[in-house]
Parts: sequence; structure tokens; C-alpha cells
Amino acid sequence: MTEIKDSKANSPETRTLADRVCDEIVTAIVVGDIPPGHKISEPELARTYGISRGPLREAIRRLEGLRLVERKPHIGARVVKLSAKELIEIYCVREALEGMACRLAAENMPQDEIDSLRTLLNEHEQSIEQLDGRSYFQKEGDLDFHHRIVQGSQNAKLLEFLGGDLYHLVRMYRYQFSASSSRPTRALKEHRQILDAIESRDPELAEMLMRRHIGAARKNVQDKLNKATETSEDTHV
Amino acid sequence: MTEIKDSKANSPETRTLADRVCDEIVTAIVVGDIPPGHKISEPELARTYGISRGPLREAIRRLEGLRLVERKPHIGARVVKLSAKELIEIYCVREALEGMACRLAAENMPQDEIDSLRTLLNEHEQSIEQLDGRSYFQKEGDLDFHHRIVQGSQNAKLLEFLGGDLYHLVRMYRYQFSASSSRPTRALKEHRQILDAIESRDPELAEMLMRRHIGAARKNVQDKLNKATETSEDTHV
DNA sequence: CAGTTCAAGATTGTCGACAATCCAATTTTA
DNA sequence: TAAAATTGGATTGTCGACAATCTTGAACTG
Repeated sequence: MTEIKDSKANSPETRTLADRVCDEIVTAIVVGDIPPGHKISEPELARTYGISRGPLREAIRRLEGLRLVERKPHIGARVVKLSAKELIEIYCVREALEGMACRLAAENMPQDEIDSLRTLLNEHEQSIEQLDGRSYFQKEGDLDFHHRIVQGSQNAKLLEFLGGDLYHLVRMYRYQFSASSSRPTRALKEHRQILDAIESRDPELAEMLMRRHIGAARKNVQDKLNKATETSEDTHV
Repeated sequence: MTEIKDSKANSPETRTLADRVCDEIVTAIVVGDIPPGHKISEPELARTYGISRGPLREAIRRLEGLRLVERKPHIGARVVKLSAKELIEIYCVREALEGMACRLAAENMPQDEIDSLRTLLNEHEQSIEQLDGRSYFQKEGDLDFHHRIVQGSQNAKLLEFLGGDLYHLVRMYRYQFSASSSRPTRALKEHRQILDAIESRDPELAEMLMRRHIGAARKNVQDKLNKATETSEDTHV
């Protein structure tokens, strides 16, 4: 997939210890090496990454800004553990922001990016056929599609909010809610509809389709959660 | 106005030096004591607030998370200076998020909060009559109205994004764009329409009215900017 | 035996000092 | 004179140590 974190293109050498370690910890959290709810121990991580506590603390502050960890004074930082309610809330935020992004993309997205995105969707179709529609790659591909739409909106602030904060959380919880078996092929169909609306420069249709698309994903998660809480009363996902 | 920052209600004593100084700097930036584009000097601020550079640096990192300052490695932090384009972009983000908040408020806002908000609008009407409709208070009151709607949505993540990040920026640039003379009374009228839609539990109307309301404010700013750039080519506001 | 108190250990918060990098003014050179 | 190199000063990045706070498990009391 295309690289998400290429903003702030500082030459790798001038990057600070805290910056690099911050990225490493982000990855560790997103892929699950540090699970949700886990305590962030400053001395432990400092030893792990071979740096002093100073830069490490700054990295943790940045993680706090990314909403990947929550910190309490004199107690410490923990990786966020979203409740079912919060996860649903995030889908509402995405529905609003990506709906707007899609509207703006219909107005501003350059034709060559549209073409490139259509190529990507064709690749997705192949990978779905090959992998029977429920692959890890499919989920990365889904996020890639959404990310490109946001880029196409030409709105830097939208990209900042969605790409900077929300997508980390979405990726973090991606594994736990594998889409239902019929969802990937259906999602691909919806992606094509959305792209068509963008190419025909129909902002309102594009926004509506994107909101419906994310709303469907939300309902999908909601159903899964309801089914899960029938057996267990644990509201943390 | 009602207090915006009462989340994270830690007893004031356990709050950390960095936390308190961070709040002080936020205020200093928002009210303009530290103007946009101004360099943030660590030694200088450390002396000003009588603390060491350690906590101060952590405070600056939090400001970075709030998107109030931008930091470059080995160079330093500066207060953000929004370009005209970025300011418009923020209105687009607000339109999306607050539209969704308003939709949810129509579904979830408790009746007593609706009543309280109606009382607030009556107070606004009086203050507009008294102050001829272009007061500082009016602008704080406007933001207060919007903030209460977001609270009424019962969506913590929305509140987090809008109240935590965006409103600081909006307040920061509030002074420079005093609403056009007819805008406050018109805005009050729109606020009443929005509240009516919420009270009648009409989510789609509520969302549409809020988006139109913010869209109008955006166009207002856009016109002002166009007029300004006719005489000066400075795109920074 | 359950609940409370207290003390030892560990963790977080704060500080001052040193190293690496950047900025600006001066000097040098064509 | 104007442009480039350099050097001194200031700022940022990093580190290790000390103080304040929290967690824990054991001892104590009812």
C-alpha cells in the first residue's frame, strides 16, 4: 500500500531520538506488540530502545497527542482501550469527516489520481478473488482507498485529522473485527460507486455514498459487538 | 460562558507543573499574548514561568498535539500561523463534525439541556440588543452555543476533537474576523432554528441547518479575505 | 478472618549540566 | 561592493541524579 506517514519529510538524519522512538512505539501499538490497556513503563521502554527517559517521555507525550495512550499524573500512561461505545463513536466521526472529504474530492481530485485509484481498485478485486475475500491485505487496502480519497480532497486539515489521529486507532482495532464474509466484495462494489461519483464530479452523491459506506461498516461492527456481549458482559473490545 | 476545559477533572493539587504551564501558555496564545508565528523560546518561557526546561518541553509537546504550535527539530517551536486556505479548511472540518454533532444531538440531547440552551439564546438576544450586535461577548457566546450542541450529541470523541483541538484555533482567530454587522442577529436566528430542529427530534434537518450555518460563517470569512487580499497580497491572516 | 495501617520498593516528576546543532555577524575573497 | 566562508553565541537535544508520589505486600487490629 502507499505509505501513510510521509508528511513532515525531514531528512532522516535530523530527526530526533524522541521522534524515531515515537514512530517505533506507534507501530508497536498498532500491530499489537503492546496491547490495549497495557501499562507504559518509562524505565522499561527506555532500556528497550536504549535511550534516556527524557526523549522517551517526549515520545509518550506525542503518543498522548495521537490519542494512542492515556496518561494520568503520577500514575503513568496506558495504551488506550476503547470501549464498544467509543469505537462506534469513532465511526461517527469518520462518517462525518470522510463524507466531507469525499465531497471535496469530487470537486478537487485531479484526474490522474482518480485514474490511479481506479487501478488500485482493480488490484483489490484480484486480491479478493485470490484470497477468498477476507485477507489482512484487504483491510490495509480498504484503509488505503479511504486515505487516497482524503488526499484527493486537497484539504490538508482533513488529512491531518484523519491520517494523523483516527487512522492509527482504526488500524489498531482492525484485526479484532474481521469483516463479515460478504463484506469485502460488497465494500469493493461500494468503493467503485464512490469513485464513479467523484469522477463524474457529483459532490453530493459522493458524500452520501461515502457516509452510507462507513455507516454500513459501523452497523457491521455494532452487530458483532451485540453478538459478543450476548455471551460476555465485557464492554471492552 | 460555561467552562470548556473541565474534562480531566484532576484535583488541582495533583496536576503536574507541565500541565499547569501548558494551560497558561494555551491561554496566552489564544488571547494573543503570544502572537501567531512567534518563536517559542524554551529558556525564555522557563524563566517566565519559573520552571525548568524539562516540564516546559513537555508542555510544548502537548501544545504541538493541540496543533497550536509547530515544531521543527533543532530549530524550535513557533505558534501556528494559519494561511487563509487553512482557515477555510478548518471551517470545512467544523461543518462536517458539528453537522454530525447536531444530528446526534437531535437524537440524544436531554430535554433539560435543550431548555437550558434556549435560556442561553435569550440571554444572547439581550446582549445583542445592548451592545449593538458586535461584541466580544457575542463571539464567546457563539462558541458556547456550538460547544453545548456538541455536548448534547453525547459523543465523547466528537467533543474531544472539537473541544480539544479545533476550538482553540477558532478562538485564536476569533478577534481578527469580527462578524459583519448583520451577522450576529442573523446568527442568533439560525441558532434558534437549529435548536428548534433538535427539540423536534429531526436529525436530518438539524444537521442540514448546522452545516448551512457554519457554511455561511465560512463564506463570510472568505469574502473578508478576498477583500483583504485585493489591497495586500499577504496570504497569512 | 476481614479490613486497615504502614513501610519498602518502584515509578513518575523535576532539575541542572553537557553535547550537538543552528543562527548571525564578522571577516575574507573575488 | 557583493557573495561566500567562518567563528562566536545562543538554542535545542540528551543525559543522569534527586525529590515527590504511588503501589505492594506484610504487619497489625477489631
